Amino acid sequence: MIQKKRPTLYDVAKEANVSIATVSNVLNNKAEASEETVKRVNQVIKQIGYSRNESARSLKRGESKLIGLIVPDNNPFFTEILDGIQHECEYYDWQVVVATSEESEKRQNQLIDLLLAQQVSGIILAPVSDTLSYPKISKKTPIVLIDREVENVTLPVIKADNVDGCYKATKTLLRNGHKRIGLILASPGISTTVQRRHGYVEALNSQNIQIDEDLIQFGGNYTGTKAQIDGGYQAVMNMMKLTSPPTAIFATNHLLMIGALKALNELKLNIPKDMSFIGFDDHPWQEISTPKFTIVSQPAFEMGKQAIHALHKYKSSNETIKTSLPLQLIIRESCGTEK
Amino acid sequence: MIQKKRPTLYDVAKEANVSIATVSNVLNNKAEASEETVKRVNQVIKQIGYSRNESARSLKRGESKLIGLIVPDNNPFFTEILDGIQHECEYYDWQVVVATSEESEKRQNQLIDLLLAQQVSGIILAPVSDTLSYPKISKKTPIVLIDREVENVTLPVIKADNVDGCYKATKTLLRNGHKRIGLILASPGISTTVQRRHGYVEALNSQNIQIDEDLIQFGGNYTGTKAQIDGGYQAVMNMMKLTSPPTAIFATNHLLMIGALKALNELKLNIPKDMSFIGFDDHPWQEISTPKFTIVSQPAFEMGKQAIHALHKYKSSNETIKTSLPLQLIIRESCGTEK
DNA sequence: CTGAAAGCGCTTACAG
DNA sequence: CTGAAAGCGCTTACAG
Repeated sequence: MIQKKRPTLYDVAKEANVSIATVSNVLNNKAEASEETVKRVNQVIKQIGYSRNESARSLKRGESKLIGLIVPDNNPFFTEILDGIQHECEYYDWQVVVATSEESEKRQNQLIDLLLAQQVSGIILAPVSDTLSYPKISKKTPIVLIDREVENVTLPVIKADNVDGCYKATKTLLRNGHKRIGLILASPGISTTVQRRHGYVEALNSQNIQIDEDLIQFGGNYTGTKAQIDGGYQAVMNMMKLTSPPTAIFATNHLLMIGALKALNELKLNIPKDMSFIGFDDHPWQEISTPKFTIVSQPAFEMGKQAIHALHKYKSSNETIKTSLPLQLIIRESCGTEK
Repeated sequence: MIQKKRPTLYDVAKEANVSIATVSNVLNNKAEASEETVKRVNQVIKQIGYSRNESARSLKRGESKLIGLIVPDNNPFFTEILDGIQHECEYYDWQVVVATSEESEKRQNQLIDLLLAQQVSGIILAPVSDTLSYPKISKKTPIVLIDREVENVTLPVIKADNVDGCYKATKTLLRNGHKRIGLILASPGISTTVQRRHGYVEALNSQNIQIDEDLIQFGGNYTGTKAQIDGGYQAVMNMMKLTSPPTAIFATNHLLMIGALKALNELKLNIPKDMSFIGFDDHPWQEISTPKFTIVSQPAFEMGKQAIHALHKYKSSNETIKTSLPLQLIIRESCGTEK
C-alpha cells in the first residue's frame, strides 16, 4: 500500500542529470539523444518506476491513447468484435473504452460526447439507426462504422456482406425444394435488416417466386436478450398460424434463432423432417445440439480488427475504407439432405 | 466535418462575461455563483456546445473518470460482469476501459500499469493466479477483485459462494443415488477452482464417501474457447476409461460443460438415462436443448454492480468490502428424477 | 545533442 | 458572490 505520489518527468530528469525535454525525447524515441544518455535515462526510469502520466500527455497533444467503442449491447457478436478490436489495438498502443447505446439514439449521441471529452483517438460505432445526426467528426477523431451502415454521412465502414450471405442461404433452401420460406428479421430501422431482407428477396426473385409479406416477420425493436428471443418466438408463432405456413425458416440473428427454435420445439415440429431451418452466428453449443444447425456465420473478430485498421488509415491518410466481409454459410443438418 | 477546435472554459467565460473560475464552479455545481450567473453560463455552454476536456481535468485532479476492468478473456460470464459494471458506472459518471490478461500474469501487470498511467479511478480485476505481485495499490486508485480471490493482499472482493454452490450441486447428485461423481475443474491455480473442489469434497465427506482423485480432472490452464472445450472433452474421455467410471458428472464452468457434453455425445451416453449431469452458467440455449440441463448459475451481473459499489466504498471510506454472492442451483432434467 | 520556457485546459486555494 | 493566478505533468518549437 504505497501512497507516495507517482514520479514525474522531473524526478527522472534530476536523477539522470538531464533536462525534462531529453527525458521526453527518449520516452518518445525521438532519437535526439546520445546513446549513452538514452541508456542512462532508461535505467533511471526503470529504477524509480516511472511511467508517463497519460492525462498530461493527452492534454498537451489534444489526443489520448483511448479508442471508444459504442455498440447497442454486449451480445456475443459484439463481444467478438471487441475481441478483434482489442487484439488490433495492442499494435497501435491504444486502449478501449466500451459503452452500450441500448439501441437509443439519444444515449448513443451522449456517449459520443463523453468519448470526445475523453479526447479519444477515434470511435468505432455500431449505430442504432440508419442516419447519424452527429456532426462533430474530424480527421483527428474519426468515427468508423461497424456492422451497420448509415445513409447520410460518408464514413469508413466495416460490415458483413449481408445481401450475398442471405442470398446464398435462401438459395440453399430453394434448391432443397422450399417455396414458402419464412424470414425472421431484427429491427427494421437498421441497415443489416434491410440488406438481409434484400438478399432473401433477390433469391426468391431469381426463382420467380412471389414475395409473401406474411412470411417476413420482424423480431421487434426490443432491447435485451429476453425480448429478442421472444421476438423470434412470436415470429414463428405468427407464421405457423398462416393458412399456408412456411416449410423452411431463416432466422437472421442468433437470439431470434433461439426464440424461433423454442417455438418450433413447442409446436413439436421436427427439424429437418417437418421444417428446414437456417440460423445466424455460430456458437459452440451447435456442436452438441441435435440436429446440428446450418447457419450463416459472421467474421466478427476480423471485423473488429479491420475497424481499427480503417480508423488508423483514416487518421493517417484521410482514406475512407469501406469493406464488406463475406459471410460464410456453414451447412450442417438442419435444412434437408442436399449439401 | 467541423474541424475548428473545441471551445474551452475561456471561450465560455468570455461569452458569459465571467471568469473561468466561475464557469468551472457552475460546471462542478459548486453553488458559489448566483442563480442568474449559473443560468447565463449554462446557456452559453449549451449555445457554443462546450464540453469539458477530461484530460485537463484528470491532470489537475490526478484522477480520471475512467475505471479499468481486467479479465482473463471475454467469455460470456465476464461479459455479463461487464454489463453490471457498465450499468453501475452510469451512476457514478464513470466509463470503463476493458483489457484482457489472457491468463498471463505478466500481461496482467502490464495492463495494471497502463491503466494507472491513464489515472483511472480504480481497477476491477479478475486475477490470473492466487497471488498478486502488484504493490502499487492506494486508497485513491484501489483494486477490487472480482470472481477470483488472492491470498497475499487484503483487497475488496466480490465473488460467488463457490463452496456452497458446489456443495449443493454435489449433494443433489448424491441424493439421486450417485456415489461415483466426476468433477471437471478449470485451471488449478485460481481460487474458484480450489473452492469448487472444496464444495465437492465436503459433500462427499458428509456422506462418508472416499475421494477418488481419478474422478477429479482439470480442464487445463489453456486459454481460449476452443482449448477449454477440448479440456472438458478430454476430462470426460479420461474418466470414462476408468475401470469404474462415474455415473454422474459435474462440470464447473460453461466451456468445460460444452466439451464434456460433446464427449458424452460421442460416447453415445444418454443424459440422464446413462449419465447424470450438472453444468455451470446458464445460457438461453439451454431452453431449447434436450434434455434441459441442470446447472449452477452465477449472479454475474450483480457481481459487476457490487464490484463498482465496493470500489466506491473503498475510495470514500476506506472500507474493504468482501462479498460472497449465493450461487443458484437450477434443477432441470439432466440429473435424474428427484427434484 | 541538450536545455529553458511556453502552454495545453482545467481546478482550487486565496484575496477581495 | 466573483476573479487573478498558480500549477497539474507533459510536448514541442526554439536557441544554443
